[in-house]
Amino acid sequence: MDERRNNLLKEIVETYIKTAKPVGSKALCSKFDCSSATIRNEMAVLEDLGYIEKNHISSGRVPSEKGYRYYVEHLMEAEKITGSDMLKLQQIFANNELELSDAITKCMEIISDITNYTSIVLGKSSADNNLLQVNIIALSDYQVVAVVCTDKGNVENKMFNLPGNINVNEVIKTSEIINKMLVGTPINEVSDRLETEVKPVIKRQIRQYETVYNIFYDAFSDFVSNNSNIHVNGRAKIFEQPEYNDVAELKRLANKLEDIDFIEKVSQGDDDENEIKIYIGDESEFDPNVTIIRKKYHINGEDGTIAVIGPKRMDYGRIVSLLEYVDEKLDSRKEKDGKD
Amino acid sequence: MDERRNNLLKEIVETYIKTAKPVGSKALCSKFDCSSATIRNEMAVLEDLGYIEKNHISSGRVPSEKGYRYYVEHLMEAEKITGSDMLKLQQIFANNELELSDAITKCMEIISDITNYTSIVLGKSSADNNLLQVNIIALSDYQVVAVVCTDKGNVENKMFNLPGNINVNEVIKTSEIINKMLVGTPINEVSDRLETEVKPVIKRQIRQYETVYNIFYDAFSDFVSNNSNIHVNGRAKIFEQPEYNDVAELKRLANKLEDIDFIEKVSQGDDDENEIKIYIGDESEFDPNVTIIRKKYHINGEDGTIAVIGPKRMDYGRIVSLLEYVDEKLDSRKEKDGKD
DNA sequence: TTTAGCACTGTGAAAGATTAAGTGCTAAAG
DNA sequence: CTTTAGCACTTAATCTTTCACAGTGCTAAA
Repeated sequence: MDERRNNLLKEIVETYIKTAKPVGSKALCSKFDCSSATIRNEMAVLEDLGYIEKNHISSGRVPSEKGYRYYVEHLMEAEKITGSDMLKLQQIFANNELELSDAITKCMEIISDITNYTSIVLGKSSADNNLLQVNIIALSDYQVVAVVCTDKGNVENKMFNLPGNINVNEVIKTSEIINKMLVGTPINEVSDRLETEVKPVIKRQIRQYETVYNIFYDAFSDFVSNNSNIHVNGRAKIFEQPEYNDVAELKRLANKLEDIDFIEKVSQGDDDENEIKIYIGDESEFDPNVTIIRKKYHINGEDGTIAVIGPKRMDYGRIVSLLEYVDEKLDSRKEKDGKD
Repeated sequence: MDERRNNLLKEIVETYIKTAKPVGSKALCSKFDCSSATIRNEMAVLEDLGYIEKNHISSGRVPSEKGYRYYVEHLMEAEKITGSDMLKLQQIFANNELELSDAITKCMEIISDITNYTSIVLGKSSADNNLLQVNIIALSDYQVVAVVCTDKGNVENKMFNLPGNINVNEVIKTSEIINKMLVGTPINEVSDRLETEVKPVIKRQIRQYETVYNIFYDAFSDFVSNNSNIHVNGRAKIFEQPEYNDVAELKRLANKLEDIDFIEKVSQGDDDENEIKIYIGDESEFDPNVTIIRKKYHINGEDGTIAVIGPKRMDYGRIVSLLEYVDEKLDSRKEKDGKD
């Protein structure tokens, strides 16, 4: 791969990203100051190497997945984020009262809006949330709400109907015991310690201890399983991309973007915390016809992922720089708030 | 409209609902024991009356909106809910531990699943929620969580960063004052009373009362605005309906179903509490190409709406009977739980 | 190594041909 | 007065053909 060949591939990928139409040799000769025949010769080589493909024998060239991969790893230049894009994102971070996790959500909404791709935010209160306290609020003699709060400020609540033989006071007493024994415990270890340490204690003090125990057990496991929030923005936005221009593909994609399993799969994984990862079509198991660009984040007791779903012909440079920008802003806010 | 004409219209509507293809005269003569010419004569009358339409001069007939309206009001027979449909819904209500609002959500998921229409649940803690208590949980010297709870068990929480000149204890003290003064106040009146009654009191007792006041004001207005949950099921399901079989219409509909304003508009309105309402195409301002069937519900401090969005060629009888069934089950559970 | 020239190919749009489904109308029959 | 058979007519849909276009690969000369 000499320099001209690299430039040619770069030009082909970027032209295709812009136009969504196969790139012919004629269109490129002005840029390379040579005849279309020369371009054709080089294109034939790039095709042999597997970087570009033809739809049919006499069509222009389209980047292959391998071509996109080579592009994002060797050819893509860090695209300067445009002024108007930056302005929109800045406005969000300018509002200091906005919680960071809400700021992220808003950012991804905007990114979906300005790019016509679908975006995802998945946040999960992370393992370094510790139990701060559990409160029991009695609504009546037979109904209580358990409110679980962690030291990072994550709160969940669950309502319970008490069976006739359980007294509200016994539930409250149990909550006090739990508060004394388990404060500071990492939230995902609470269930275990509840079983091994708290249960024996309340067995001695509470009459119907099994039933009461179950209430708290449910409340805590609910906390662990519920305390993730997922936002998908612009599911319909991506349909504006010209590749999804037939009914069958549109329906297929619509179904996929509705499928919570797919969305969760997309937004989970053990990517490096500091790296933006790119998954192009069949390279990953997500979907053959889309590219997914994602980045992990970690703020104030919340682990999360932000991701953008678009066509393989995605504007890689733009998305990467947008995600980087959001990430930077996030870091600077974290420092400013002096947390984390 | 003599009996035969009614039957003919009924047959046309139901055939079209089943097949999604314009109904011709030949297909109907066996059912009416006469020749196709006779049917054609009758059809011409129905067309003059505006109940059916032709796509073009020599096509079969399709019900008009007026025709559907006449059908649902005069011709539709209460369709018996089928055994397997009933079974699926029964399983949900069989689980007594499931909260009623979760049961509704699950039901509408199933209805979307079995019918291939889109379904909506919108729940809102209603005006008859009264303030039970507001708790302040201190995470640190400069961070607190305000937890607002109503007598119906609805809980919301909001985190605040305290400015340097505010002491946590002042916030807690204020919460105690609020609890003393405002317990039992309808939740949507709390903001007003906070302003007129509580503010003067804390003015005398709290140094930076303006800032502290704002925290609670924000928490309560957040409660009122946030405490609604909306679930849209099977946005992509409806695309399986044959009428949405071209790219432009598919995109249009996908955008609409993503649009939160549309969804909220669909699930709000002053329908009679006890009636199932049907909005057919252009009759309403929702969308010219869909029918919306909806029903209000009211359980345990939560007002809500369940709705189904489908093509105008919707299986009216089936949806109505499904919604009626859910409503019945709901009522019987309410009685059993002895609430509301 | 580059380029001009040329034969060749698949696509897509336009134009016709054909078929199928269904209508309205007329005139006769019940 | 209602029903029906018969027939001419209409339209959509499908298929085929044609044609221009954009682009390719290859050859031979520069």
